[in-house]
Amino acid sequence: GVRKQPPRAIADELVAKALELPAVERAEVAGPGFVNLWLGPAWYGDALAEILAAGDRYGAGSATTPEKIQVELVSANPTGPIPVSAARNGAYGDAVARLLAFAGHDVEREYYYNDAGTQMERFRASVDAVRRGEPVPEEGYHGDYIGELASIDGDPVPVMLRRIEQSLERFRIHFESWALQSELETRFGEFLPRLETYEKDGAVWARSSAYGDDQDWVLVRSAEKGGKPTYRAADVVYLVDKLERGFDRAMYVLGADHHATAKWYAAIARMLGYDPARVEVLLYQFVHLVRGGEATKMSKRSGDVVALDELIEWIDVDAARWYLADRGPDRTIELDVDAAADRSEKNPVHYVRYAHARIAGILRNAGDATIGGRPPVPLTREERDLIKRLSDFPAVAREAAEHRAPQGIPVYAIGLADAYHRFYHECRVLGSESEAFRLGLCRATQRVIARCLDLVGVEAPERM
RNA sequence: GGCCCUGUAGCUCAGAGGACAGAGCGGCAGCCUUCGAAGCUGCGUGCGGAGGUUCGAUUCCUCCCAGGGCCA
Repeated sequence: GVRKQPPRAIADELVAKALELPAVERAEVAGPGFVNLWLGPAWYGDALAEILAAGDRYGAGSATTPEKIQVELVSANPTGPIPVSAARNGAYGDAVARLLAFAGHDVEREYYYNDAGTQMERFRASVDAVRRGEPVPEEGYHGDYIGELASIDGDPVPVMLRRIEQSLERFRIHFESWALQSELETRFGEFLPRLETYEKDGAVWARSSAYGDDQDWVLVRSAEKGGKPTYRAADVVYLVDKLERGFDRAMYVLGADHHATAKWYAAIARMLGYDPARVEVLLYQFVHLVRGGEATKMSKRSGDVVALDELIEWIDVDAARWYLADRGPDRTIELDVDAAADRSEKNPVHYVRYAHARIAGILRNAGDATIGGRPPVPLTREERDLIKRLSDFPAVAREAAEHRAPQGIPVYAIGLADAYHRFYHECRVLGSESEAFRLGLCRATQRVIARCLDLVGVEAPERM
């Protein structure tokens, strides 16, 4: 509510109220109306006990209205190995999916294969050419993988799809389902009457500009151009398919080159009578790999590929997931491959993982000692800082999910690891008077670090 | 020409209207007879520029400059 009183007056009132709480030792008004609270051992003890009681569900379930959400991600054309740009799509989209699931939503991941259209014809033609011993057409695909596919009998597309799935599983992204453009577009005829269209130059256009888009788009090409539906026709079918399959929300994870697509999806949702708020497009900027101070090329067409599989060889899966998720999606990533490949303490992902392993070591040494107990009086500064940091986690996880901004998790995890290492340095755990309390602090920290790492697809090691 | 993204410390980046703007790396100086030193401690005249909204702007709005991208 709004109270038209000076901030300091309200702050004074809050201080008086706060002092009545048993957890509050001291309260003061500062500056223009900030209330500073000094919390006593009781507060810290209760806070830690709550965290421990929550177990690995600590911070979960922040969603006020849980939804059934589909996250469509990666969806790179199956004309070759997954390139690094799609790896960012995966790392970002999967982290968002994990955050949403952790928040309490029912999340499914889907991969949409553009397995129809010109690029796929060129892909098949390239493989066929190699099989016949002929040169690959100028417009075709030239990577080494084309030769490998040529040595396998049958349609190369299913083989390519399987390889992509394997790469993504290695990258710890698991898809519940796959959608094929070739199947969706056969149903376009049913949807055509439901759309507002017109003919121009022999082509069928969607009047998307009347529904908030910046322009109209061709749905079916003119007879001279083959008369076939465009991929935007398949978009229409696919959008309806998603919404009719029972998802409250359909999320598309798309590269920045598709920024016009957000308005297009919203427009066709409106045109078909759906709430456009159910369709959400998450855009991310590109990835520039830097190695030895030089940019690395990423052209899939030329075969000069930096594929996901290669990236994982250079830097491991943990570092790749971390570096592709720890920057805001709106920011272009300048990924220094040499720095990311560094497995020493200089690398923040290993710094955080080390904190987890260090705690695991202590807990191993603790044997079956009691974990969790009354807080010492007074607590050390490091103990208080660590508990405050742990208390931040639910809000951090909730905000990261709400803003579709997974980068908040790595940032927080570094701060938490930091607080733990300081605690470790200052406070002896095993054999100390407050051993049980401090072991509880270790256990809680270990769980939260493990959760943070899991949310961005990084493994938490017991040993390093 | 229209549209999208970005500009914060030497470098890579957090910061989603509130106090003195934070972290990692690099650099310098220290700390291991004790639970994992892949660790800890100390050292920092930085929000591209100009207006505006606000009690208050790195944050929101406008324009300009610079970089990246999409479309035509």
